[in-house]
Amino acid sequence: MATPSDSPQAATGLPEAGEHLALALTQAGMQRMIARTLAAFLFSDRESVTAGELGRQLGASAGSISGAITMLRTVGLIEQVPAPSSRRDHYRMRPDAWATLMTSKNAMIGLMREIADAGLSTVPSDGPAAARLRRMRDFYAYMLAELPALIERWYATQPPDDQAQRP
Amino acid sequence: MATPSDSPQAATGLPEAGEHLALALTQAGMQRMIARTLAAFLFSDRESVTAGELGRQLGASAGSISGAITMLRTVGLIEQVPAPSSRRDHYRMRPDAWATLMTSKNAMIGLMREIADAGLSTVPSDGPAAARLRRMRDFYAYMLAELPALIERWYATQPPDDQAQRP
DNA sequence: CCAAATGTTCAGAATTCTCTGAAGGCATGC
DNA sequence: GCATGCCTTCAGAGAATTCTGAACATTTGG
Repeated sequence: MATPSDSPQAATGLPEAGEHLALALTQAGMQRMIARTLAAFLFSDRESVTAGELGRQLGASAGSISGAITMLRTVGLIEQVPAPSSRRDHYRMRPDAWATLMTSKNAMIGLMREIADAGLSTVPSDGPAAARLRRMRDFYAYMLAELPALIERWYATQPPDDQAQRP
Repeated sequence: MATPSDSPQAATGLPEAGEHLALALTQAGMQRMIARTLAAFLFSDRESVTAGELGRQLGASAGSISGAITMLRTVGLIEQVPAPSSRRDHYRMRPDAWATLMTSKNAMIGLMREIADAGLSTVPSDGPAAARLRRMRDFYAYMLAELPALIERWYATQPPDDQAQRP
């Protein structure tokens, strides 16, 4: 591992763990710059950051940052925070960002169950395809029922104070 | 919805639900042809299929199919089934493919927890970044502990007979 | 009311990834 | 022992996506 600088947070980029995170999220299907932007939010030493700061830190154009912020806001991973004394818009990671990310996979699970159901009505009900589709449907139905409850239990273990709001 | 053919399984492709599934998996980060191949396995009316059949059905080159089969086998979604009377290799979806797919997300969860831990040792432990990282670490630690148990409970509800083997 | 700075949009360039097609390896059957 | 057929590998073409840079809209402070 060649580390060009001893500083954990190099001036022109993300800390190493941040790049790792971005890489992992990218391989999971997230766009590269969006993943890096999210990592920048996570590792920032401030409560909130501006688009300009992000662009400078990540070495990306204003356009990229704008698109990334729009996307992250749409899926509920970051939020705008009031900043009366500044002209620029300030954003921060939502405290429940990771739970939100997990919940979004829940939509995928529902879709899988629907696809299995749809497929079942198009194949002979006593063939091998039907058997596979029933197994698939049952599994995702189970997950669809259990996962939200699991996340709910997580919320229950968290202190319900200040900034822990649910989507 | 324009359905070019009444037949649920057009001669030159996947049933509609199959293409939906492939699209969903693709948007979730899976390669296009791998997703289509998996869908072909799911919707096949046979117990097992060969690479040649898949290539003909999907209109893809032998090279693509070979790569897709290698990948799907590596991650444990399909398996080779003995076919003594045939020269070609026969494959089928593993019965626990969907649970395996979910479990693979478990590895991702473990990685996220590790990244949070690694990040924690590089930021001031009383700053905002540390607070965010601790929250992230705790969430993924929770998920890492609970998700395998959830899937285990799924296996327990399944009839343990014939072809239900765990990875 | 004007001016300056910030955020947004969009067309185009460049990178990246995916698929194909042909050549090579390997096992099987004659 | 040889020939046949299937699967695999790999370089290159093609396509899709992503990032940039400049022009535009918007908002705030003087």
